Amino acid sequence: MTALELFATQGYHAVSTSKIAKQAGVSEALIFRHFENKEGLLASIKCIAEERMKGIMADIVMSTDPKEVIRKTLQMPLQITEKEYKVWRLTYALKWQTNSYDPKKMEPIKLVLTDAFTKLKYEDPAAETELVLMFLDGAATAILLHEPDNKKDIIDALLKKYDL
Amino acid sequence: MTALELFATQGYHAVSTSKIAKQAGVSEALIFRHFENKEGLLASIKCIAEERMKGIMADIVMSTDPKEVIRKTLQMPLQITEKEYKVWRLTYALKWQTNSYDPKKMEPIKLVLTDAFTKLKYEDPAAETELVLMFLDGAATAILLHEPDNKKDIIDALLKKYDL
Amino acid sequence: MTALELFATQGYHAVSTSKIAKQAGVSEALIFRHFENKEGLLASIKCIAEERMKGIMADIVMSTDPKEVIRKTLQMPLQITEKEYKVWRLTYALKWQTNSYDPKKMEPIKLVLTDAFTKLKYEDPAAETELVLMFLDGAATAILLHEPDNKKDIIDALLKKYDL
Amino acid sequence: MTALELFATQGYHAVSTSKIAKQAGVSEALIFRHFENKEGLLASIKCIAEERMKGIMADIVMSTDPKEVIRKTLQMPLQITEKEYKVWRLTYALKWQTNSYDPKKMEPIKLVLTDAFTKLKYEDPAAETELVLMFLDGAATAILLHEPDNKKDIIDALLKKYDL
DNA sequence: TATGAATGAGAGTTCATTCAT
DNA sequence: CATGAATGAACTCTCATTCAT
Repeated sequence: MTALELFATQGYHAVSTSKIAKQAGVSEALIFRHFENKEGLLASIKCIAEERMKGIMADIVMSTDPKEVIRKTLQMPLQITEKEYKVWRLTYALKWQTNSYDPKKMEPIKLVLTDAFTKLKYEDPAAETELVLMFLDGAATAILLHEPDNKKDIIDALLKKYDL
Repeated sequence: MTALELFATQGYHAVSTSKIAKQAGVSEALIFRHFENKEGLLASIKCIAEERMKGIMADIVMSTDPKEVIRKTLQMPLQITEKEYKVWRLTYALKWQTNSYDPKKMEPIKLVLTDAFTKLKYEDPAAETELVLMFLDGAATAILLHEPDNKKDIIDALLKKYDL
Repeated sequence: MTALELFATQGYHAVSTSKIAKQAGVSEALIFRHFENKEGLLASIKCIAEERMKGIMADIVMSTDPKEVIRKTLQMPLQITEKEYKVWRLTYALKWQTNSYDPKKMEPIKLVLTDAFTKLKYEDPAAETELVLMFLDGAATAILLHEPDNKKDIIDALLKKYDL
Repeated sequence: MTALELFATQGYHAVSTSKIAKQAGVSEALIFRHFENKEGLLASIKCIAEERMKGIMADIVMSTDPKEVIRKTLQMPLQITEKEYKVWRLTYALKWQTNSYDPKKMEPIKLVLTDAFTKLKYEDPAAETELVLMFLDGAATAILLHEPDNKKDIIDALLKKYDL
């Protein structure tokens, strides 16, 4: 959907329904027929984003080898392909507006990461998990905001820190 | 300023000048007398935020001991006191709106960090710098968005990773 | 259009879009949907006025007999019927505002008048043309501004001066 | 006064008090101290214009020779010097706005002109007077709006028509 | 006397939303 | 099912005016 792109790059409140309609080549009325509200449209987009998120997280949670769990987690930012770029950008941008941030969504990964660090006998698994999650956020931010050309090198440097 | 708080928590486009005026207890016209534009108001707020940032960064850049440089950098997020919370939150939130993100602002820290890692004979100082900066972003995000109670523990865990 | 009347009698800047909307019995928003701008509304009205003017001028320009050209020109002010009063008033009023006066519009009449006076062997056809045009302006002003009851007598007195 | 110039060229409603103050190099408040109102300022300017008008008209009304009366009247537009240009432009422009047109002001000239034409045994002195007045308006309009370079020639052509 | 700071009312314009077709 | 026409409410911004100093 075109709305995703516009919301992602300009922000929910900065994009009017008429802009969306014009860019999508449909009538403004159609948007309201489909989504009831401008908020409804956003909700529908959020849904898509969450679905993608769940898919990626499932793959991590299902892993049995602790090292693989950590590696897969740290490599998450590399999965932001051109195609999915906008979904992610929106997801991250929205965290700072409409204070619609829900920390519960990361809970499964937190659990499985702490478990992994415990198995690997890290001194403070909880702190270590927090650390990884923070890095994840930072890496995603970097990639979404200034798209560096050496993503892979940086992630690799980190993987080395965890003997992966 | 009241506008700072509102822009920081709700976003530039979501906050109307009349809301700001009402909350600040002044007339809407006064805002335009002082700042010309809504954009002017934002610019003026950005200015304040930048000034504060420069102050913090100066302390790091002036340090001579490489280890101190790294330590001070990693401890930056802990400096987000209640008082400065809003400035930080705005700075971070704005990165995602009005695509007014200027990566040049971090350049001085980047330079001094790479220098530090080079002096400490790290294998890939550039990547290591990127890593620290990403973590910084992640930590700041975590603190600003979900204010964890174990900030200090997490940072300490990281400091240990750099033998600090 | 209601706007024409208001602009004509009070002036472009003195009439607010809300006044126009109220008087026309439509929502203010509709005006902006139709004309983009307040200026757009004015432009659109100007267009109508110009079209009507062209019609009147065409009749003069098409005449072949030099005497008829002059007579028809001098009689133009008598054509300001109740119906067309507003268009004329706007046209004249606008000349003094928004300095949007374009002298090129009278060029065709100027040409055809000078030609007529040349054919009739007047000493200084150019000056004579200017004279007629000036009188035209004066007559129109008089009629539009203080609607005298003896329009016809005055014009007739003038026609006599040109042996018509 | 600066206000005169601005009102004359842009129109009363198009010029804000702040513009006037800025251009005049004084505070906006001073204008209201001196003139009470924006309308008061306009009234005060109108006063000046009327005074000038009276001066010129007095010269005509005082003339005893009928031919001189007519000649002086027709030559009025030539008296619009650069210095007085703005006063006149405003006077004429205002006729079309704020419908503040007062036909009584021309009454003295009308009287004296009709008298002159009667003395000169014109067939319809009233119509002839009206004619001269209309031409006057037209000539003034031409001079004020598109400042032609052959003003004098045109007036001279007209004077010839009245054997002057 | 002159000004800077302040403002309520209103200007032009955009927005999300509705509804008849 | 899709749209064009319509609108009330809200938004950014300007205006004429006041008042303490």
